[in-house]
Amino acid sequence: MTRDNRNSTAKGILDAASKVFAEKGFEGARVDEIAATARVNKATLYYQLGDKRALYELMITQVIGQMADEVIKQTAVVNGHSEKLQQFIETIAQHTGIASRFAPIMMREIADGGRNLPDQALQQMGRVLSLLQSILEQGCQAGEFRQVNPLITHMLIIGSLMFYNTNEPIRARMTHLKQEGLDNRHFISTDEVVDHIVDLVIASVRKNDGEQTK
Amino acid sequence: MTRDNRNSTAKGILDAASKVFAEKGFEGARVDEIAATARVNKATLYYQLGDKRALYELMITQVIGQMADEVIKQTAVVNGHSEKLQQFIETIAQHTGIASRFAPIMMREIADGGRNLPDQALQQMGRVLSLLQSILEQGCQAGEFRQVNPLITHMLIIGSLMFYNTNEPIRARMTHLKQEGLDNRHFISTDEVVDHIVDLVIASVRKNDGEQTK
Amino acid sequence: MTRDNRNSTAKGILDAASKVFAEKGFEGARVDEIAATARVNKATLYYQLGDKRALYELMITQVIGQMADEVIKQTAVVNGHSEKLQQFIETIAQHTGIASRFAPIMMREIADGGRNLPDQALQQMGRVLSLLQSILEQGCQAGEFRQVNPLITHMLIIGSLMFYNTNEPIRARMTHLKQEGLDNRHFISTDEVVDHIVDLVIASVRKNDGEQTK
Amino acid sequence: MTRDNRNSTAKGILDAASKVFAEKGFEGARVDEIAATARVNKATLYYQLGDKRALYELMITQVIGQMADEVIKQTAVVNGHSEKLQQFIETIAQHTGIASRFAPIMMREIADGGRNLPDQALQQMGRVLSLLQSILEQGCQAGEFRQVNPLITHMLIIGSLMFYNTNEPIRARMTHLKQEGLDNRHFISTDEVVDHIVDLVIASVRKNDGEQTK
DNA sequence: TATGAATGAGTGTTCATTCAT
DNA sequence: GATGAATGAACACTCATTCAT
Repeated sequence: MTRDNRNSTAKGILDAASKVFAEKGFEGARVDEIAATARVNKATLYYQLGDKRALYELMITQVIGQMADEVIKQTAVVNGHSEKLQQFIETIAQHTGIASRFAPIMMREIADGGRNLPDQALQQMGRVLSLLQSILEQGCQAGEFRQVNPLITHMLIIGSLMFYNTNEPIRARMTHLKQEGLDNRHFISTDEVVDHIVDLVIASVRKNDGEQTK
Repeated sequence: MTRDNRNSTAKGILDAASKVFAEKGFEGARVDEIAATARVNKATLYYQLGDKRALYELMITQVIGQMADEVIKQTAVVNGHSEKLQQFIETIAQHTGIASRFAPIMMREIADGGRNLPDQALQQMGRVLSLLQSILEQGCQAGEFRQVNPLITHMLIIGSLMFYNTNEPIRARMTHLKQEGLDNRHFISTDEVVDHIVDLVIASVRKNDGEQTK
Repeated sequence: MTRDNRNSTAKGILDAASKVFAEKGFEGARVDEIAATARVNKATLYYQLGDKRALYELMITQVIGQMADEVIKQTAVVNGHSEKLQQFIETIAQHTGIASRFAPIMMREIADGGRNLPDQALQQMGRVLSLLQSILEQGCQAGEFRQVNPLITHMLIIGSLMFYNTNEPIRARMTHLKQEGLDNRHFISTDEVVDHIVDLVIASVRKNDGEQTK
Repeated sequence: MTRDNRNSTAKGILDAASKVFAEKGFEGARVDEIAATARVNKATLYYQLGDKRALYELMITQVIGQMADEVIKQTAVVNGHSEKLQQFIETIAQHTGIASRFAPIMMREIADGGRNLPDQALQQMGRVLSLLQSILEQGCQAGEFRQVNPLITHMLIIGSLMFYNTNEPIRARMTHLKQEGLDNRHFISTDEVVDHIVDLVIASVRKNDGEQTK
């Protein structure tokens, strides 16, 4: 068991941790379940990565970091301000998709007031925000975008996408709950929602689209 | 202890429960803490409302129901389609405000896939959605609104507002985390955000505001 | 609610108590269940008969006393020493039958070493034992019976009958548990068992039946 | 802690469990007391053997199984049909003796209708019954015994012995309770009772001892 | 006399963490 | 590095009993 193995053991544990924490949250997750999912002994988990809180902090920093990496990488290969913005939104949409672990972890973290969120994880979030900021700034300098608040835009993008994506099981139950006056015809695909949000955000940012946003 | 007292004891427990569940989530909440907050013996809590899960289900149904009541009431006293929509958004904004218990409870519930959400609570959510649906439909029939998907609009409103409002402690920490390339000048008030969202939604729904949304 | 009613309330509670204690034992019985069975408020139960232990002691004294009364009454109306002995056994058999509450209560009490058995209940048991003693003595004086130990005879009678009668559900399960080498053909009725025990005891007590017992 | 230790820990817990369950019954036993008696932490008990019910089931299966083993072993080393029967009774007498844990556990189980008795424990009981059956059958084929019902004989043996043996503390109290007409001279030793039962059973089974039993 | 409400002291069970090997 | 065993500190829940009316 050389350095390589240590890495692979630790990686396996972190992956298991992200899976279980995503499903159950920090309080609901069981160290036993994480160890079992990673197919390692519980004591090994402690030996490799420390206690539950340390494990959680490493995991969340990694999960957010991976998303930041991906968003930065994907927007870099695209030209044009609106195109960059669209790519930004779509990459985030992918990372908040149903199978993703980011969205539920992040939502619980927000609900908790970031109680378990380490500074390192915040920094990773900062990388994404500052990417958006620079996209918006450059679009502004190019005369293509109006001056908008990047934070508010960020919240709108992440909030809507995370909300819609993780919402799915609840929407499914609502469909079965035939309620008077509730029209269930309008249930739509994730792709449509993403398109909708892309349109909405780009529209609210474009210079000549009217004065609907200040 | 008369009939009044029974009600008041149960009410007090439910109020304490919503406070603690909002702060800590279902798994993180301690029955002891709820009882202590309500200043009743733990056994009284069980006597009055049943076990932790039953208590949670009653509480969440009540919290969502209260919001539904309020939104319905507030939109009823307003005339005009856009005005109704604006009132709808603002009332929801109030109920997802920082002091509110609805937002964190709802966000964790969504992250959990609605695992602990009883049908009764879903029905209360349905009332809000069906109100929005009828506002949009009537605006549409009056020729004022375009035909839009009510669910997607609902998600956009609730998602953004809940996200932004509960976000506050994390944003505060980010402010202190002076990161390279991150501009902290743009932090803004909740009211501004609400206005922004109102503008955005109404714009995306109005008939003659361009074709930026399908 | 006069004295009559008090009696009837108390009677109902004692009856419910004997039912529940017979089913669940002292530790397994719940005061709530007794009150519910008696259709009275739990506090009424305490008001009328005292706490769980007092209730149990009253109940067991009554249950044993009723059996003693019945055995004494039934043997009194029969003539002949063997006939009295037979009547004694058969009356006890009736009181240890499946529906009876005496047998399970008594068996648990014995298993407990009589921990919860009050002196008054013991005295009721003494009445039965001393009846058997006098039957045996008179048969002895009449030259019909040999001198036998009354206590041992009593144990034999009560032990076998109680054991066989309360055994039934377990025997039923064994019938379904088809085990190699176990012959289930021989399952027989309670009446036959009672007859068998009557024969056995009377034979072991009769003077001219050989020397098989000392 | 090697494999040996694991076994010894579990053994110690099972032994403590049989002691406490014998004294207090299933409902009356406290998991804390079992753990304390076994000198292990309560969590260790759960780690090794599971919850209270699982522990009880393992314990009772073991206790009955040990008696079955012993009875089978002891009757095997004896020749002659009556001698085997006598040995059978005496071995059971030893296992239902005052210090034994089998008798009170079994009596409560019977009083409970076998509610907590697992099939495996029933199978162990079946082994004893089927041994008696084969002793009786072989004695019958040899022309030494009459055809008798093995089950009824089994009940008679176990019932009387268990009853008499566990009875002791109650008999002791009765001795002190000087009641009119109750003769306390006849209290006798366990050995005498065993002899009495041996005589009685063998007499009732022997071919040419008269027709007192069918 | 009767009762709905309240409660202190348990009671079984879980869980994160550590220890010995 | 890895692991089965062990454990202290909670934790949800129960139950006999009492109180206020």
